[in-house]
Amino acid sequence: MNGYSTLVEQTQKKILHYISTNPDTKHLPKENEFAEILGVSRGVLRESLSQLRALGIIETKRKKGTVVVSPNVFGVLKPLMGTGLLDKKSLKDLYQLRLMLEIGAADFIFMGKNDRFIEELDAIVGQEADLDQQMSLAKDEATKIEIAEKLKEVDIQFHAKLFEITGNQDLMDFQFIIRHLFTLYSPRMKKDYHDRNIVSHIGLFNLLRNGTPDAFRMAMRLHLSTQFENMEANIEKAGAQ
Amino acid sequence: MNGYSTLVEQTQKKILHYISTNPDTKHLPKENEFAEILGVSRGVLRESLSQLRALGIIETKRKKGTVVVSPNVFGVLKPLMGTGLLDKKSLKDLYQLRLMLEIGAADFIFMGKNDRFIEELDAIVGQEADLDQQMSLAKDEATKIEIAEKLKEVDIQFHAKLFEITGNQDLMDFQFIIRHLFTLYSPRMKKDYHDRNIVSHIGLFNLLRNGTPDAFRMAMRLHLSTQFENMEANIEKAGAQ
DNA sequence: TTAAGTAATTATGTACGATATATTATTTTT
DNA sequence: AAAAATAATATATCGTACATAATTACTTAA
Repeated sequence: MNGYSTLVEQTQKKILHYISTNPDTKHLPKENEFAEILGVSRGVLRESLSQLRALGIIETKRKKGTVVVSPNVFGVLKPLMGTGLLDKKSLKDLYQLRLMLEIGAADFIFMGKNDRFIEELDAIVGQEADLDQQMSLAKDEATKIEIAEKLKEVDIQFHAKLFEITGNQDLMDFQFIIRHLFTLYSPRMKKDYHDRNIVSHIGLFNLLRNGTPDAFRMAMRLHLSTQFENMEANIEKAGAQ
Repeated sequence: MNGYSTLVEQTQKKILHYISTNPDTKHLPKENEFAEILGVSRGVLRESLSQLRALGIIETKRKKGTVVVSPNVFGVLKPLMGTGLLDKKSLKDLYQLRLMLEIGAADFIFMGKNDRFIEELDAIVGQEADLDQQMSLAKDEATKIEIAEKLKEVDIQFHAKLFEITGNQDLMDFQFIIRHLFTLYSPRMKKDYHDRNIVSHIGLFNLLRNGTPDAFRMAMRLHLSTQFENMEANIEKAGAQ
């Protein structure tokens, strides 16, 4: 049993080691030099760099290889979007992850909230109220569907804003990706859309303004209850799309 | 202006497309053929494959390129462990993510719980009780530290088991990775270790057996309260290690 | 005939060299 | 001095050749 891993993998580790032992240097050596330094061919080096690039650890332009310190954790999912490669189990896991984060984020939403965010949320909630009213006045089915679409969009905005308030980049990335994987946030195109949720966005909003993290967390759990119940169905739908 | 992505990226997409349009075939064509099919050189193809390999989407052995359907979302973090590449912000985000998941997982822990898991948790909690007793009897500082180490290990086991109960693979992967990034779970090596947590593991365990998800979630939040408070300090520590 | 051992085949792994292209630096032209 | 043309440089891409390990085919011995 020889060297366990392939040369490319070894080289990848060497590169990471090189980076961590040269914390001051932003730019890696040029490929030819670097290949010689590491004692591998340029092809192998390029494959290694390619992997690190795929992981978002480095970025390389035509004239320099830059070291990016903050790779985004959920970058893996990006290339997978729309390929249908994720099986039912993976989709389910991701869907669950979203629900967990949505509920678990409560404390951090409170930590990050400020007047600006409150205003922005207020605007979103207001927009939703307007749409609700329009919906109640809508006559034909076509406009109802149209408004329902907008409502769905506003719904997404609301939850995205909450994640934004936490200031957690990973969380925002995840939300962005997951939004594309699932049509996200259960369909409300039915007429009884307005009483689907036990707790409304307005309720959440008011709790965020005047309530406690605990109360907010509990309310969020109730708000999402339909999505807990319809989890299987929603995943089925995502797989089909 | 063409499709301003590099050939490797384009090829990567082509490969993904190839996979998703040939859902039956497990194996990709051999490199030479595949390169010709996609109209690129073998080098470019290999770089593309290399990236997909890094993302955990495919695995290739000496004689065949296998398509792996379930890449693990948190695979990105694995190569980063121990390189010190993650900056403060990233570490903080990850740490927060863990706390969110720990709290948000409550419902799914209840969904997944069964007699076997309860037994296993019981064993862990029992082990902890033993160690607690040993600790109270310990005379010299050395053995105290030794026991504290074991207690920390048991603590990790307890929370890992909870994640395991959910059956969510991503969650387990995340827990595994994060454990290495942070020494995880605040230091208990002080004498007052036993009253650090407002809610003990035994309390959580009993709630899991006889309580409700809501109660459990709330208890978990309290259990983790010290880690919410010491977040900054813990991150500092992880960055240093 | 079966089992063990060996050779041939095959696909990936690795290396080197050459050309293309885009970016930066330099020089030339007005 | 500003704009345009040109040279230099580093990455991007390609092609070929060889090495290595795994599979298969084949041979040989009991």
